[in-house]
Amino acid sequence: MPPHAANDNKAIHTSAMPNPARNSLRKMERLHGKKSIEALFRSGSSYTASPIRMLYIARGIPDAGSMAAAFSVPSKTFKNAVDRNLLKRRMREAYRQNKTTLYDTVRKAKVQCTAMFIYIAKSKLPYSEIESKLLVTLHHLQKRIEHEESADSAH
RNA sequence: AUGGCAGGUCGUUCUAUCGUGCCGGCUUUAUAAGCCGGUAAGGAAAGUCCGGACAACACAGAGCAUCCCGCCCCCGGAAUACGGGGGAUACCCUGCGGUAAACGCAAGGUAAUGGAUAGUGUCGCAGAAAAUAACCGUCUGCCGAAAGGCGGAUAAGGGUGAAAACGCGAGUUAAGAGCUCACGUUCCGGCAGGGCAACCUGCAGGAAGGAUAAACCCCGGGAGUUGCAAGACCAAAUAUGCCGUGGCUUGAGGGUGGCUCGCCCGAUCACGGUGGGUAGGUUGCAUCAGAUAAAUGAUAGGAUCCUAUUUUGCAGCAAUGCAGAAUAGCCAGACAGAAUCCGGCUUACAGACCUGCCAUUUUU
RNA sequence: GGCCCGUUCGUCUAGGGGUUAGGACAUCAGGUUUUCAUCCUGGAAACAGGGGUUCGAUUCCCCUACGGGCUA
Repeated sequence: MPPHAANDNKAIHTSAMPNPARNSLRKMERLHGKKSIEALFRSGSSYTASPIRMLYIARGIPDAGSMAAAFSVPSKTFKNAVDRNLLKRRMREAYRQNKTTLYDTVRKAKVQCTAMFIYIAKSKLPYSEIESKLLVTLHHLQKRIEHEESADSAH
């Protein structure tokens, strides 16, 4: 019996925000559906940190905040499906390991946030480099959400 | 033993921590969360080159067109696909036979291997001529003193070409020629024999015909069309709207995606103008994978394999080989990720192992 | 995912068994002009890769690579 399993039952869950104590990345935390992704491409803001470009939309909602993310690698630069899968898995893992603080701010600000991470480099990079650059984009997103929240509260 | 070629088989693994999809069970506030258990990508999952299952249209019918295939037998297979084994035929190469040539025999290799006497087309350049052959040459008639000119016959020789009108010898002849004959070659139909068959052998007779069908074509065989984005269900929306012209059971139009017929539905019609709405999900989708912006992973450490370097021991004059250890090698380091499923083909591939053949070296 | 089509000078294209692989724009050289542009003359420059059929392949057949289209 692992020791961490004992305190899990006490945590409060919402449907959109699973247990934040665990660094899991469930199916419902992933962005899916043609409409929402098309909306992201049409009217999303973008931020680029060398190998990763982030598209995001943050919209305030009255209920508790929600977060959904998607990961993409263009097939034009990586012809083989194996390479695309590898890079998507690395990005997803980096997001999974470092999402906790972002989730806290989202829940506090009560925004519905969707984000997509696109790998734009031409060569395969190791996990550590992808993780550090993905962290930069996450910090940016976090700052933007906090800024919107303070602007809303000032009103 | 080493190297090369061909074919075949295989194509990592363990531990810890944190995680993912699906299925089952339990608990709670029960399509959610947590826990437990099970399960989870290849030999090509790839290319989409074939075939089948399955689905819709008549449980898919006829004709034309179009497309594909093409030696025989046996085994596997749903199969006229494909694979394996054996054989037939043609060609290539080596050796032997043949004075030489055509050709025959033996070993090996290759073949999308029905038909070129059913017809049509094409065969550039060169060459006289590329399929009703006369440039030089040979023989010969007439004219002429001669040089030569105008004719005729002739496919033996020359040169050109990828290919030149069956091969070779003899006879005949003015000169020659399958014109005739011997030995051969190929083809045609007939008879006899052998073989399950493709086909082979023999006999007598006839013929001598260039190549090309992955040119049109003819013969034989096969294919109905479209494809899981098929199709089914739920939800949402609903306008068969309005105006003009034509049509309305004596059949417009559609199903029907090459055309005609047939079959089915049958006024939900056609053309022009005008003007709105919807387009989300489930299933199809599993028999020990069943995802859907698409799960099967990340990090850390180890083992084994391989490569390189260093080093120790043994063998050897040496080159070097064998055995062991250490270190290093952008993640076991190659090709590569299920998408309805199955069978075949093709292509990509680090390394290991097995089988066969060839070459070299050493020992007996 | 499925079904199709294409690849020819630097670019856009013609050619569908025997060609000196043609044309336009671009480019280079020369001429015209005081100079530049225009114009004239000339040159260089290509059949995606591999195999097969054929005497001969850019063309016909097969495989591979790359590019593009249609399909709810």
